[in-house]
Amino acid sequence: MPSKKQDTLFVASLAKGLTILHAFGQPNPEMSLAEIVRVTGLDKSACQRLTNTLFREGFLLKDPITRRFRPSLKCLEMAAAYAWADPLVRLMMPKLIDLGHALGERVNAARLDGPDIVYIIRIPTQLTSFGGMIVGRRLPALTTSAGRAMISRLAPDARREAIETWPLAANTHATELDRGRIAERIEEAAGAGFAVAVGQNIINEIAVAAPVMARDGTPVAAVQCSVSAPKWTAERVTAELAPQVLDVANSFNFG
Amino acid sequence: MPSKKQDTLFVASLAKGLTILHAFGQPNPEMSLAEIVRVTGLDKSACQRLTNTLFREGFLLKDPITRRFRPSLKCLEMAAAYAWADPLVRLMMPKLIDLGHALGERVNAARLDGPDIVYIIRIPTQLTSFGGMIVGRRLPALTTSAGRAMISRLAPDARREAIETWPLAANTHATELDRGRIAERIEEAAGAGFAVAVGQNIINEIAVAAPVMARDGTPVAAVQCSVSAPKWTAERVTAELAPQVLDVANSFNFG
DNA sequence: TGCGAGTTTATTATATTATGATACTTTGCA
DNA sequence: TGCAAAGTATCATAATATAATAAACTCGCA
Repeated sequence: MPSKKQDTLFVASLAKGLTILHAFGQPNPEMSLAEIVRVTGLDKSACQRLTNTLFREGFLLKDPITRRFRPSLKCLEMAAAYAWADPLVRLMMPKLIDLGHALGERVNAARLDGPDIVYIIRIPTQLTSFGGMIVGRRLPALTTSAGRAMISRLAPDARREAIETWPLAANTHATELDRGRIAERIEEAAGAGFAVAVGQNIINEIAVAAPVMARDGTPVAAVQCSVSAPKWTAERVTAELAPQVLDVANSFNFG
Repeated sequence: MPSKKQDTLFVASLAKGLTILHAFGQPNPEMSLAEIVRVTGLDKSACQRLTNTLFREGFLLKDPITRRFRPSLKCLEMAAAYAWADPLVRLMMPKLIDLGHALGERVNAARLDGPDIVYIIRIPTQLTSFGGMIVGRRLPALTTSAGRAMISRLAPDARREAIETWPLAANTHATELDRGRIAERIEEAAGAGFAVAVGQNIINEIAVAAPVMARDGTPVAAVQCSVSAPKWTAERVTAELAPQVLDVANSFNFG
């Protein structure tokens, strides 16, 4: 985010303030003023003013002793705002709850947003890791079953571009970072209708995902199910879980 | 939010932009420019510029044909940022999942934020209404079991002030709007250690909630369980559900 | 206990930036 | 077809945010 195009309809202060808000998250759940300056690359004085404004407006909390900031409940409220506005959340939620109970395993829904996926629904089980319970989590699409399931249904050129240019990040020692290999996996998914990924984001996790298609042939979301490796194998997942995940994904007609 | 105090450390544009973002939600999941002007009371040109900025930064989506705006996945991401930063979410999540499975009913956790509560965890069941599944939902504390459970543990003067001044809003024909009556309910909760509310926010809903206390004696959250009225009665809820909810709430030591 | 690096707060003059009135264009409805 | 309402664009003006500087803290370590 270097210098923004000079446009009279663009309010730079707002953009910077949002940059600060958006800097909070996975690697930086809470930050001091100095850290915010480092992470965002913004001017120190600007951070001071913007941070103060975010605090006064109740979007950031400030620990009175450590002086560190963290997102407030007002930020969490934006999740509710999103949920009310996205018709897919409403549509998918009941069936995913059913699926979660039927399978007894963690079930999720994700949407594609640029080169990554964002989880919009999560039905956890007792054995879910904390990161696996969080709605709004963003992961690179190429290294997730949900992402691959959706990419496999993109138009050929869009698919190629995704495979060749979208970012990769290793979350696990087993994360596949070879684009050729990923291309194969996506081909498999295109053929089978669902994607299976082993240990890409959480160790010992096996995930199956199937795309939810809009009437115009675009993938709009994915239904995904995660299980643990010692208990399951990729083969059993393919044989037992994939059909049910596929069924649910296909049951939505959206558009 | 009329004219803000003239402070050199306050960036008005950012505050206005946040006002716009925050205007989205339950009654207005998506809005046109004109609606935003109406709802926020901001100047039309300002809305135009700020909205454009929010759009360009990816916090708002714009339907190309209806020209209406709605919150994007980037907004949902802020919810994830909150979850990473709030230690209570991490602490409570596993036990609430267990409790939800054990009871077979919908279980929630809420925090107090000013005069209302915000749900931070929701474990739904098949029969949950959509509003009952949404994390980040905000409701007036006085008309919820979770709110009453927490208020019942406030210091006497804070409790009195809450009962007398915090806002009330009818969500149901049965919502109690009489502050005297609410004071009684909170007294009961103070004695029993948990609060039971019938049909306050959803028709035919019975809710039990118990406060989670910090070591310093402050209520920091509430564990809550909702069930449906024809299937349950307030008496059975008190006898069968309340003890388990209380147990879980008491099992957290925080602070 | 006291020194000093590293942070957080406070203060200013300056010009960049947001402002809001106005006019123009499109849309949707009768 | 035409009108009203909504969205888009433009622009001079002054208010507003800027970033440099200085003051007041913290906290670790000797």
